[in-house]
Amino acid sequence: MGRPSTPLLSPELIAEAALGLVDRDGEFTVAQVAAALKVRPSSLYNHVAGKAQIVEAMRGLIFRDVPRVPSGADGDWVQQVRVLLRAYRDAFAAHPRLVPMLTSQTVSSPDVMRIYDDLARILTDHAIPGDRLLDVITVLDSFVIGSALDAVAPDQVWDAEHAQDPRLAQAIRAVGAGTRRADRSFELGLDLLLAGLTHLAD
Amino acid sequence: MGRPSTPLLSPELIAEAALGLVDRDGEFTVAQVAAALKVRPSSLYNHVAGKAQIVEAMRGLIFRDVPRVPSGADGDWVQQVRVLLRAYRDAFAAHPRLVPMLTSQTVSSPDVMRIYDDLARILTDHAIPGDRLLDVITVLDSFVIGSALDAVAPDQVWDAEHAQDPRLAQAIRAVGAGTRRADRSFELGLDLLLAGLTHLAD
DNA sequence: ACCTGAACACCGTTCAAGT
DNA sequence: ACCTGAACACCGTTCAAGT
Repeated sequence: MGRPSTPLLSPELIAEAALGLVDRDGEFTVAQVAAALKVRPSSLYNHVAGKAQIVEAMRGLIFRDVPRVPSGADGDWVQQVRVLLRAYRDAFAAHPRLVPMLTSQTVSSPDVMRIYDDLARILTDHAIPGDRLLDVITVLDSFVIGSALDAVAPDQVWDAEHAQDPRLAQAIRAVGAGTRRADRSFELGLDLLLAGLTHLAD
Repeated sequence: MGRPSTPLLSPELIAEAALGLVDRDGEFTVAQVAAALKVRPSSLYNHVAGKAQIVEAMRGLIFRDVPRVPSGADGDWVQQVRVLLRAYRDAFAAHPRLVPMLTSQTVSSPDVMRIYDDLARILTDHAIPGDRLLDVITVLDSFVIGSALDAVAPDQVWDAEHAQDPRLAQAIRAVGAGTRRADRSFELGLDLLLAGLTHLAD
């Protein structure tokens, strides 16, 4: 065949096709991505260096549309942090099956750094001493990522059968469906952490 | 050859061999585990159903030695929760490269349930209303798992070069080495969450 | 510059054969 | 019951050939 007059592929197209597969199947192979794009597997290597780079491109994709928080944003700083962390977490939640794939590698994607930049600005401008800044960001980041992972598990995170404590078994049975339960826990954790932060800021 | 008079393998031996590889390389293949045990790959399938089950056996391994918190334990309930969560987190931290492998599947391992059982007992006995129990456990669990993942990244979690905000770049450069930084953040998050919980318990 | 086809080394898993 | 060897379908990746 030889090369087409206009390229059939691009890193973005490849990432989008892979993300479609992950959303549907929870996994992807290079061959599946190629098939989805009506192309041979080896063609992808003209645009990405390998499978790991496709995962990184997916990371960029899901954080691309997380809105920035402008310097003169509405609300007090606690509310600004809350809005930012919700948006960060929603980006994960929109593609739950992708989340486990994003946990193995270090974050250096510019799309993620943008989020930390905004968070750092709000925190230092309003409350948090500089020598605590990165610790606070790490705490918030850990909680968001942990919550995103938690949201992956479908309806029953834990198996009531295996709980010895009857009150735990009862609580597991009583809990609502997956997404709403995860949302509720996320908001509770946010409340606890932000309340603590205002204390730290005094 | 045929079968040996006494079995060469067991699920525990297989999990231990695999854990050794994960600790050293960050990954493992069935063939590598077999080689470490001086056995052919197909032999493993007499003891475990597949690779996923080896991962589950490793989960059991690292949580096996997390101590229970007895009913009449020392200290107030906040201190008891603190000790329990530290032990839970240390179990992850002892095998950081394993952590990403444990995030893809639902938790139903009895070894993990034991930890939740103790947590549930302490929380309900002392403070937390039953209808909030599972949300609180989920928040704490999310934070511990997120923190464990954070600890995997070697020295620099984030790349100072990509930070736009100069104060964030500064904070990234100023931060200490990997493990101590992760420890400090974990303790800070624990403080924030537990302070919030005492408030919730009132 | 970019798609292709063939080839490579490796992967997890199955199963009949052997003791 | 349990180890083996051969076989299977599939995996990610490389690279010379073609336009």
